Amino acid sequence: MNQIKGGRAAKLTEIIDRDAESPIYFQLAEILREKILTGSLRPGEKLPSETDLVDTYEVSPMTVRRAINLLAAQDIISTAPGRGTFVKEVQLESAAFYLRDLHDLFNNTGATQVKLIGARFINADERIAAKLQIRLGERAIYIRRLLTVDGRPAYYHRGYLVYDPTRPVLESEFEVTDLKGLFHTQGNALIKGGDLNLEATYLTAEDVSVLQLPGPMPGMLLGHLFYDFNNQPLSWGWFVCTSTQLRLQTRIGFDQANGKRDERPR
Amino acid sequence: MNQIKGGRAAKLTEIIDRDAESPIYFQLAEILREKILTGSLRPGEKLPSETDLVDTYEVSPMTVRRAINLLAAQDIISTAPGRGTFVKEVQLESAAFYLRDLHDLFNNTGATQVKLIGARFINADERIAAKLQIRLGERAIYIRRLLTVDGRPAYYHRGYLVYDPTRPVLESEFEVTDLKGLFHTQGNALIKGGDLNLEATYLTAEDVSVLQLPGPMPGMLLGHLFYDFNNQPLSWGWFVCTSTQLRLQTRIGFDQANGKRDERPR
DNA sequence: AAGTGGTCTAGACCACTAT
DNA sequence: TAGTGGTCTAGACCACTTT
Repeated sequence: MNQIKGGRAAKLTEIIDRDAESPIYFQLAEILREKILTGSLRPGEKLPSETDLVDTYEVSPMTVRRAINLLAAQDIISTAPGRGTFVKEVQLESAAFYLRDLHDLFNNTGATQVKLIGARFINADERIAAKLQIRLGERAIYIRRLLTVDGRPAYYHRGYLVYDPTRPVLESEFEVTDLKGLFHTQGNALIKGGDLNLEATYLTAEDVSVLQLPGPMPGMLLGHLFYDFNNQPLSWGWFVCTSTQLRLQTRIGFDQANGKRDERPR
Repeated sequence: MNQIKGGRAAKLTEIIDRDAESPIYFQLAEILREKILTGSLRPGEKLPSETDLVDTYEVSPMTVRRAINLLAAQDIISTAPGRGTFVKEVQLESAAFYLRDLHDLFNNTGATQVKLIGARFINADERIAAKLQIRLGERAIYIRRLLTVDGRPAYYHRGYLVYDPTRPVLESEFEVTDLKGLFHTQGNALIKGGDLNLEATYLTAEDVSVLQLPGPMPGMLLGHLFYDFNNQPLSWGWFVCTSTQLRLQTRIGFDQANGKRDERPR
């Protein structure tokens, strides 16, 4: 199984091509990943030491370091100073569900539209005032949108916006009729960050009506609360949809498609 | 609220301490992050060039590079060859929900237990045979577990295991009565990877009964399908729970707590 | 032409671990 | 003591973008 004993060991893929487009550190990382996902290097086993790799592939220590860091960033190996580098075991808790997948789903079908259902001033009740950190009864904007895919209602979005006449940026909220605007968080640079939460829920009668569903059913709720750079709330809202519209998928472990060029996210 | 306007502009934190425990690249990254999350560097704005940073902080280019890469890995800046490095705008689609948070929830309260409800041989029906890639009618193991938190039923886990007498490892499945065993994917190194999916669902009558719920309600379903290094299915199963038991939360944007020591995941 | 980020070298010193 | 990973230097060359 291991080609070390097989004489003439050198695989073609194990040779660093210095004229290749992909950087050396990436080539080395791919070589090591290949050994791992073919089972040639099993979880728990120790990788060759960095000095070994320097000698074997005739690259500088820093380059080996980058390759190691790249695999470590992808959570498929772990380093232990003084002991060595080891292949990690697959861990269920390392799973992450990416909202990006949902976004890609949108963009792949260009037939997605955002319709403004309504927007009006409201006076903040206790719940809204608490969330937006404004005074009770203060003005806020209640905005409702419907996202349709291929003409069919798919996602219902409701939210409350802080009303601040001195800050006209949020006015552009009303003009958001494309997905890019929505997903780029209103397309402005005012937002410092936001808290998101995801949970299962009953769809309300309103949800069912707006989404044109045959009857009540369980659904997913994606809530969001955005802050500005003074850590003051800007908006609070949520998307609701049927469970078939928001089915998050991900993969853990060693995957052929895991190879990325850099430590950076996609 | 913000100490920027408080005069005495020179921050102590902006000086590289070469005797500090934290590495220089990390200190530099923290300095830049601080400028970003205080709003001193706004989304869309350009960071100082790498040569500028080299001169300003008197470190080598590779060290500046590491700091830049670290922030880029955290998705708060983006690099454009030939143009510069820029602060990113907050993007909703960059959100990720981590199962680790759920795992941590378990571990924080040590009062979590795994009870084996039942395990028996079954003959694979069409659905199971397809998922586990075995022949129709072939033997498989059906296993059910209940995870309790503080003595109260919280998560109901069902799954089918491929039965292979030559591979006794899966026998240890039956002995898994602690969470670590469950979350370390049966604690063995046989698993190459797995596909996970998360969706909202109705809880079945069985779910309601096992979880001792007052009546039917929506819930979350976390499905998993694990493969071995030959890409053959090992097990297929799912966790179900009420929506209150699985409420995934995350944060996007610039966050004080985002500072990590390395490009590697936690 | 000047500036930018991307890659790479060939060493060095350190803290830590195992023997 | 020898081996390991972690950090850092002071340059170099390249492809690319902007002026």
